[in-house]
Amino acid sequence: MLHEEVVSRVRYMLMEGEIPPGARVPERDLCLTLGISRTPLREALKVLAAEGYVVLLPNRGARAAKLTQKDIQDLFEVCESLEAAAGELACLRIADEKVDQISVLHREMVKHYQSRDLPQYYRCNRLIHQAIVDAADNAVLASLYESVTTRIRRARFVAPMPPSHWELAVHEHEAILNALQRRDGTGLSHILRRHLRHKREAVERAGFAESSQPVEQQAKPTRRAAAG
Amino acid sequence: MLHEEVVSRVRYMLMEGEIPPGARVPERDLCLTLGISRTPLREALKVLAAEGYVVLLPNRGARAAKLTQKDIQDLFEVCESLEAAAGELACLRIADEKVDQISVLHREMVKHYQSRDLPQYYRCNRLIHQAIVDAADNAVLASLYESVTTRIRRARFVAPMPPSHWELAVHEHEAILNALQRRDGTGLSHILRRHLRHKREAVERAGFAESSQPVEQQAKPTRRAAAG
DNA sequence: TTCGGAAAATTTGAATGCAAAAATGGTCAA
DNA sequence: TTGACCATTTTTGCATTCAAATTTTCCGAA
Repeated sequence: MLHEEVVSRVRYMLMEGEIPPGARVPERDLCLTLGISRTPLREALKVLAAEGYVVLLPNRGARAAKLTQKDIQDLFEVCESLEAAAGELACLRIADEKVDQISVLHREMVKHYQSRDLPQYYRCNRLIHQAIVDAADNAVLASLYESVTTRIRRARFVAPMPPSHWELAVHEHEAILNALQRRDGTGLSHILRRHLRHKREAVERAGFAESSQPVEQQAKPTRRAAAG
Repeated sequence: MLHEEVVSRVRYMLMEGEIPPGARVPERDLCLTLGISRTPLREALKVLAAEGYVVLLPNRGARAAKLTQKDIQDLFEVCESLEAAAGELACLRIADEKVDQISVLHREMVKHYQSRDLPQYYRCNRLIHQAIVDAADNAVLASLYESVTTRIRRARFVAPMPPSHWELAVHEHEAILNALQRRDGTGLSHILRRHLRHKREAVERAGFAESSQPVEQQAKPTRRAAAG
């Protein structure tokens, strides 16, 4: 019970950048912070290593995994295939009520777009994509999708969405909903692919801008200047 | 170092059915068998749980995950998408030498088919599919593919391959190699999908035959052999 | 000063110990 | 005979402990 909690909390810390990519994950400090002993923390770190959030160096502890541009590219490529697959399967299996629910979410999202409420827009956006994946009714797919999108989200670029891209995204979502209503699996998968590719292009533009100031916090020679 | 070793060994035991699906994984016994203490074993079990090989019940230990027919279906569906994606990406990125290597593997595989050497045929088969995934040059994709195929392999049905299916598989592999040589990503992904769907149908037929004798061995002590 | 090396301190990996929860077994009553 | 209840045993989850490896610090020599 505790161990699951620890995995969630540390994963969250990694996601939020509280532990920056490349930084060491000091067992002792985290134990104090979380108020637990090393055993459950170490178990959690092993799990997070299996999930790809940290890398374990033998006898040298854990480091928060770094997300290179290539890593992000890889994640997006896989995410694209997973979403496309979800779209196809969803069209085979989704119930009318579920489509209606997504339709409601869609209209809500458009409203947030019109009022330029980005956080709420993102919320609906995620719920829609998640609903499509859920409608695919495939636990493995859902699990991998969760893992991949979470890792992508970790590379959170706070770049504002360009208006033209936002408008395009909304248009694509119209097409997504339409294909879903028509149960056009092939069409839906194509739209989802294009949609994600556009998002990826936007993220990559933001990412390149961001990468000018690397957050290297790993092997810095911290010379304590006679502090005691 | 020890912990990695333990993960591998226990995963192997689960793969091989030494610990049958649904059976309890007794910490103490495994510690004695492996000659280690509970700490590294427990860490390994957490990792295997994250990988989907075991399920952890709070205060009730670990059980080897059961593979239902639905689980296998889910795994095959995802595997299909991953292979298709790998095929598309591989055609974009693969070097000529790599294609030649796969071509060599292919011819070797055909020879094993002609001499009806099933184990060697399977070996080449796997190497070819693995080579295509590697050629996609996507670490995330490779990792997920590894995970999914390993889990599928766990549901090993020792059913002999029907000659007609075997012949079809070889023909499909001709087409796979051909598409790869032509760098026809779309074509390759379609062939890979069809190829895997055929395999899945074969496995499902074998699976249904097998499922007549349920392998429920969960609340029983794991008595091996004594096959006289 | 700067470099090299050895001792001290910190940190990691694994074993053991301890309290709590669950499984087991046995007794008694209906 | 069956079923319920309680004590015993086993197992699990986490904390603590111990040895080994690594990092840091200190000191002397070039």
